[in-house]
Amino acid sequence: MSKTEAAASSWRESRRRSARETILEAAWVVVREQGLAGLSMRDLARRAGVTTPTLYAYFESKYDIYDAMFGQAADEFRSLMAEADDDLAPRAAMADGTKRFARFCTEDVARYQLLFQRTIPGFEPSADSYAHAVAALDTARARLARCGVTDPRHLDLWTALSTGLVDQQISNDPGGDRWTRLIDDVVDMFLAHCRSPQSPDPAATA
Amino acid sequence: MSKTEAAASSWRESRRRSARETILEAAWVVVREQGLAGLSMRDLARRAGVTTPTLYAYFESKYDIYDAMFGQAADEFRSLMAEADDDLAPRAAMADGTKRFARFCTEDVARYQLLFQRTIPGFEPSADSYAHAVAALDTARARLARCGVTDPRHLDLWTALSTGLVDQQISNDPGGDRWTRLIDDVVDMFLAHCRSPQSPDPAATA
DNA sequence: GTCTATAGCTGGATAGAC
DNA sequence: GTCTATCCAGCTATAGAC
Repeated sequence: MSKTEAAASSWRESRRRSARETILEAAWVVVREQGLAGLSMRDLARRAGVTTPTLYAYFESKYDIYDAMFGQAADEFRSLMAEADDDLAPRAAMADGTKRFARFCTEDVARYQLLFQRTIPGFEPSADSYAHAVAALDTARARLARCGVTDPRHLDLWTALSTGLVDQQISNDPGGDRWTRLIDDVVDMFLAHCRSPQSPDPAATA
Repeated sequence: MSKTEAAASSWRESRRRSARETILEAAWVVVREQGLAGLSMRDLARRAGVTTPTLYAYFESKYDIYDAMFGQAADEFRSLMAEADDDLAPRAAMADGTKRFARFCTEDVARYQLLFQRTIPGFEPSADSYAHAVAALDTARARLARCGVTDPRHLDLWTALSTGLVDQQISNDPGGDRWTRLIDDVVDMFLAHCRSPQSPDPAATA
């Protein structure tokens, strides 16, 4: 039994549930292997055990596939970040949320790039999918508020901090924890800064 | 006089100096407009006022052009970061270097992506060009050392901080200063953290 | 060195038979 | 809905005349 025959067989089985879902699963396998931009309709069809016209029976275009993947990723992200943490102290909840965020990003880099970076030319997620991602970021804002952090500048600083950690981790130590292990330190540093009195004029201390 | 004729004329003028340089200048124009991945040999030839075979008279391949561009960018980066700042106090030198870094990255995003991100599949800069980039990062380390920061964990934390600021600035407020204006605050926050006694066990404060 | 012309490939998307 | 077959556009790179 050839590889193609096996794929075709599993295709016929699974399509009772959802053909779209089977195609999307194959799409995730492809982008994890080849990178986001490496997704081609030919390759995807081959991996899913069908032909290209079949793809167009379920998706209008390649961008339509990206958008469906974005929707899946945004939903996973939202549900992960919405996990209740009211039992934790404010600072612990913040560190815990950041660790969940970092794990989410590093465990599937292709998903991270699709969701948070603008690496596909011409692709814009649908408003519907995008709303999920925004909702998830709001839970992060809520955790900051529980720590008494509400200054917009501090919120911007926090997004730079958390994405900086994740970005360095992915770029310079994939699979490791050289940067993610700094999360507790970073939370301490950040909260100490936010709670300190207004920082003095830079020129005065320079 | 058509656009192509004008380009061809300027081509014949400038090739007295360096044909390679003229091609590279056109290449920078293209990538700033179309993005790094949008560079095509056809388009580049048209912009430079020549035909594709002429490009191959000066460069072995498309990657060879990317590599030459990487070399130019790395050299600009090295010389910018090497600017003397011994007249400044340690903390001011650090803030100043960070601002130079941020300006360098934000004023030419395509150059930033070529130099610091791995966005071109299959492209690896030559060791020679790469050495320039590494040398520049060493000057940043020297500025940190002047502030008394030598712990490797703190160096990693600093790279995450500065790249996080730049990344958010480019992604979410291109052309603005929503994140780069936080640099002085970030330097204060970072140095205060490095100089504070060992942070307590996270579990104890949570 | 520079041109015209084109090879050779890969991509997204579709026509039409079944 | 799924196939075979194909269109058409874009790409890198080269052959060969001059």
